[in-house]
Amino acid sequence: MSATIRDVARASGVHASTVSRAFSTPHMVNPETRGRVLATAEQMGYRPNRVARALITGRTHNLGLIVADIANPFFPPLIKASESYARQRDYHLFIADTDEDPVVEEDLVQTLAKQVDGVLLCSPRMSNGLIDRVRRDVPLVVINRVVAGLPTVVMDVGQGAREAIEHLTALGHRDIALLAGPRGSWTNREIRRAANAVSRVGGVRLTVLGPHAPTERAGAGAAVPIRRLGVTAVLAYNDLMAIGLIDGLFTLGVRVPDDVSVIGIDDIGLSRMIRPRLTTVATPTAAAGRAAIDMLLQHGDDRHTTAHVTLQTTLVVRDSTGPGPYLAAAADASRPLSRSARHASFA
Amino acid sequence: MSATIRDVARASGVHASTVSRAFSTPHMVNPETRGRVLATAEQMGYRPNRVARALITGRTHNLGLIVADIANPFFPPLIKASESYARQRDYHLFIADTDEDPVVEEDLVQTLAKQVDGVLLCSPRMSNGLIDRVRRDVPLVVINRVVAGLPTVVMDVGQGAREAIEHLTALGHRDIALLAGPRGSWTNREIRRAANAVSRVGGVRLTVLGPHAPTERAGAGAAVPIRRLGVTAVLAYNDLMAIGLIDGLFTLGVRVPDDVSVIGIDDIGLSRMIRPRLTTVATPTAAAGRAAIDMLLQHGDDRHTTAHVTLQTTLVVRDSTGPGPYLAAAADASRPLSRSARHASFA
DNA sequence: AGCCCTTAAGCAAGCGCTTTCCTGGAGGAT
DNA sequence: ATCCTCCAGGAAAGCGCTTGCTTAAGGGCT
Repeated sequence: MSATIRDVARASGVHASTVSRAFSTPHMVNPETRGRVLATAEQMGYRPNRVARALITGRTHNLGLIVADIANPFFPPLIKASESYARQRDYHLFIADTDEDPVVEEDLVQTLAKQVDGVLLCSPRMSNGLIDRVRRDVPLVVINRVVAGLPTVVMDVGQGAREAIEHLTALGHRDIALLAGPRGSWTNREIRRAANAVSRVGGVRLTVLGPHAPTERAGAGAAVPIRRLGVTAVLAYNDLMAIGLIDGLFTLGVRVPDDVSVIGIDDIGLSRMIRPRLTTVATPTAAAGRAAIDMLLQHGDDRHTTAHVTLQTTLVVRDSTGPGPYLAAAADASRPLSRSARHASFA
Repeated sequence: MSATIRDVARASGVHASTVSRAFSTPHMVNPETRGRVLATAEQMGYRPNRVARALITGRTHNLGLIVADIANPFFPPLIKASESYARQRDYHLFIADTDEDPVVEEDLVQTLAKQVDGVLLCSPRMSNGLIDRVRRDVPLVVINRVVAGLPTVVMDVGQGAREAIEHLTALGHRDIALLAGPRGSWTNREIRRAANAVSRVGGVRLTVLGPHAPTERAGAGAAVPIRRLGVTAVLAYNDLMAIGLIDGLFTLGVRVPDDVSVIGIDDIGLSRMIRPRLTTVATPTAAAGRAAIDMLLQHGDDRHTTAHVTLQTTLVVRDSTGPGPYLAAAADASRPLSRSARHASFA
């Protein structure tokens, strides 16, 4: 098997504890000795065993990242950013997928608890009560949901939804549908609340459809109800649903943005690639992952700091939104000409 | 802190070793005693510490999964399937992203080595020599590349490429371009070899363009050369490039499949969602992940079994391929009518 | 010269668990 | 009754490392 600290100690004529210190507290060992130890270690291919180290220090230098669905395109950028950021700090990342199941979620936290220094919980579906129980076993940071007494990082989708509705009204839309996401999603509540508020102010009639699974299929399935509603614009819970909806509408002969405008949320990579390119609210998922890791690493075991980070979102206007029936009434409608020009290229 | 095996022992009036056996070798302890121990353990919220267990047994019940780029849509389904499959077997998964950097790759394997029971290497960019060195530190399974003396699981993209070209010739295409992927990719070589072979037989003039980065942008950038070449069909290294190419062609006023047919490889989720829906070679990534985990778990430390698994690929015909100029000459062209009907819906 | 302080390194305990070895006692065979 | 066997469970070592305590050696000071 591979070399242990004792092998290195023997080979370099010192005690094991000196080898240990040469690695973990270098200033406590004479530079000359340290050089010798490190050299023989290097030459023997010795690397400290992180498992043994974890057992005695209680710090594993591992983190857990629990998401609802790895294959949902919303998550990979977050995972990627978190992993790379963690690794820069000499932490490794466990990844786990709950398939939206709160039971799996809890069990995962429990079994991971002792082998990580903290867990990032993304859009958890657990009840607050459960979260309160598992947080005793391991430091937690929650992404995409606000949980009292727990450090959280959220993206201001409320702001994004507001901007989206305002963009729509500026284009002259007055009948708008909100394609709601899954029940129990914090994000969903935020979007709904914000959209409602801004609609009331702007004289918009907002119809909420849902709840729906956050999938392309659910979006496509909503095409018929949307057409029946007769709205001229739709804000979807996420890009996947928006894309599904556009596709469903296309099948029904309803054209986007000519007949109906559609806005998504998240700005997944896909949204730039489809035609029409999707107007959407960009959420800074990579930054969220990094922020969460920072919080985990800073506060560590301290179970009582409850920092809250809110990240800004931005509306990205592309080609899935266009002028609505009340455009004349709206003085500040943005770029109606370039928009219709672009859309002409579809004919 | 949380309960240890000794706490449970004390509380249930037995020795620590009995508690240990109650969990890890239940048949060695009297059913009655075991029941009592398990009950108090449950009630104290005790869970065996996997780190401590790993230290003494040498098995961590963790696996590593190293991929080139988590955000590349090819990988998430593989990651998801691997994770869920591993977890069913009581294994946790470390995930890591190399950003296509072989140096990162090696370091990752080394630092992970002692805290996992094996590593899945996806499309590694390391040299064979390096792989041979790191395999001494930890059991390895390679996905998407054949490495002598190492267990591997690959997908038969050669077969897929062959079918793709045959599909194209059946549709009456004789001038075809191959949009090559990155240099050093095993998959790329396989595709190229197969496409060349079948072209020679079928009387097709095949032009290879590349190498390219496996990205949408690279695909879009190839639109101009493709048009200049005057080919009527293109096989791309992967779906991302195919989608980029379609987009680039669209911008140039070249229509798919009317003017040029395009086939991708991988069948990422995206390919079903774009218009035209992409004809592509589906690669069974989820199955590949599961197969790799099986191999890792079966062979374990055994450094000398070198099973090779080859998974079948299948051509999925959608809407990005259509009849070519020599269609009349091809007796067996598939579904030319339904195809043109479908494509009519784009007008 | 004697003292104290600092620095460097050795010693040994122990993190939470598994596992080998050993002991005690129950049961069966002779 | 004696011996052997078998089973359940205790005792203790130890996985590879860190760390508090201790010792030894050197150096500066009075």
